[in-house]
Amino acid sequence: MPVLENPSLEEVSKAIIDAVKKRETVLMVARCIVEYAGRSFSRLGEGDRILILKPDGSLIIHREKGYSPVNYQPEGSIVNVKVENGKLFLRSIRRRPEEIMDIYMSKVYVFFSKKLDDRALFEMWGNEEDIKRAIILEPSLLGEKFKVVKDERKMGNRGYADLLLVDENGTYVIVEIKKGTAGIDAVEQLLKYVDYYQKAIGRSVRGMLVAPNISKNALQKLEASGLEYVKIDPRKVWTILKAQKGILSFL
Amino acid sequence: MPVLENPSLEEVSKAIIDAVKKRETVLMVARCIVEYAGRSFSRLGEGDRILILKPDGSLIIHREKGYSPVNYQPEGSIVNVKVENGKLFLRSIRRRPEEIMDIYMSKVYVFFSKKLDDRALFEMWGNEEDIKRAIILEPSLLGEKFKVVKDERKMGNRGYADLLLVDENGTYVIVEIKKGTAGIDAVEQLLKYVDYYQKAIGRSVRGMLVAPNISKNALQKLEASGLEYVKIDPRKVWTILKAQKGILSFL
DNA sequence: CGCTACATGTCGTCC
DNA sequence: GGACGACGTGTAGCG
Repeated sequence: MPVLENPSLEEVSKAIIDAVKKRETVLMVARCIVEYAGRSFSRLGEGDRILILKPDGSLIIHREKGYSPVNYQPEGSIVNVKVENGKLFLRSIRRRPEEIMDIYMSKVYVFFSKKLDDRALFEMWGNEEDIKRAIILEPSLLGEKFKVVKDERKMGNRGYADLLLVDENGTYVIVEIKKGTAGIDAVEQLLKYVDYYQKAIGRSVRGMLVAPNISKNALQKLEASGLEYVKIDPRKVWTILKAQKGILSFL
Repeated sequence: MPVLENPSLEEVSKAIIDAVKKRETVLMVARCIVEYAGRSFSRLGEGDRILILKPDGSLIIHREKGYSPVNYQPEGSIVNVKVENGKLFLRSIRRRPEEIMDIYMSKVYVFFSKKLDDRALFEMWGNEEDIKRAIILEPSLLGEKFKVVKDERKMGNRGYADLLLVDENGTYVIVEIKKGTAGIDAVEQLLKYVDYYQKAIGRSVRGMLVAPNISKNALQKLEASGLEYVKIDPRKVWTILKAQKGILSFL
């Protein structure tokens, strides 16, 4: 677990090669220039940044502002380093799509590398899938007596509908679920599935958009298209899931 | 520019508060547990991670794998720290949407903070906007003698078409540009604009999807909808822009 | 602030 | 590997 303060570029070069070999994660604060060429092209002038190089090849460069990195390469990229013309030159190459990122470091303030011991579980709840599970457990959430026909019904080559139900009259109901505010794209998606399925089975089908909110334009287009909107309360969803599985008990 | 190795949690607590005050960027490697509640909920068990806290409030936590952070808060979030029950407790709160992230650190391996001196320009080329600019400069890229009528034509409340052209017969052509492979959603987007504009002006309108590639299903739907696909070579685009502005000269 | 569309989107997942 | 849709998407731009 070496920490190098104001190391020489040669030292850093060796340390990076060593860390990659040992599958350690590398952390640096350095003054650098960054160029990227691939799906787009970018150039970042000289300045101080944070660099993270992970054992899986991910390379992430952060400036002092904002959530997103200014430049990056994803998992699977291959890194090379050398000292050249008085600078530490780092190149990361990604295949498919072919993309190259070059970093020219003139000064490294801090270098740190360590094998991160992290075998913990990451769990996440509250996604679209969870809403669907709650509806399957308790279809009355949607305000009628529905029966669940199918989970993830394939719509030809048009993707998958989230849920397929039957109402009390035996009419099929295609359900599209959104976990956040449903926009116009959600309405278009549902409409696409409804159109497909009506043609496929040769009968009229209901289309239902389920979301905690819907945008004004989306609601207008939805109603104009003869589709339905059902507002869902996320809290009811979590309540149902909690009761069912004991999950979320920590909340 | 203090580097703290294996500091006490009290030390780190003070150092973070100090760094926030001085608008420095904080970098840490720590053993921690992370919990998040907001649009979703997550829990990450104990393990070693990298933490970045920026002066704008961004907070980013990385594990040893992958491009994307396991947990984060964006710009504008407010951070608080204290030592409690033998752990360094850090809470970051975001307003609108209200989201909370809690970090419980049991061990800090390294702490580093610094005011990053970074006033450099970040330039990027090759986005959709650039393709549009090339077409405006040289409409023959699309294979016919078009005239550009309007850049970013508003389609009622249905968003904006990328370009509006007229062909040699005086027929309007709505152009949708994609920088990557055009999928079925791009076709739907174009179709929406064409439908709207035909109704708006009461005349038949051409719809043209411009992209370096198109998916099979998208092409099928596009042809079935009477729209057109024009394959564009990104290199020709960059050539036109380079000749025009001297931009990209570094490539 | 609401709404829309872009992004080197990334990521999972199905085919 | 291609296609499609979700994402705590983030982010810019316009009304």
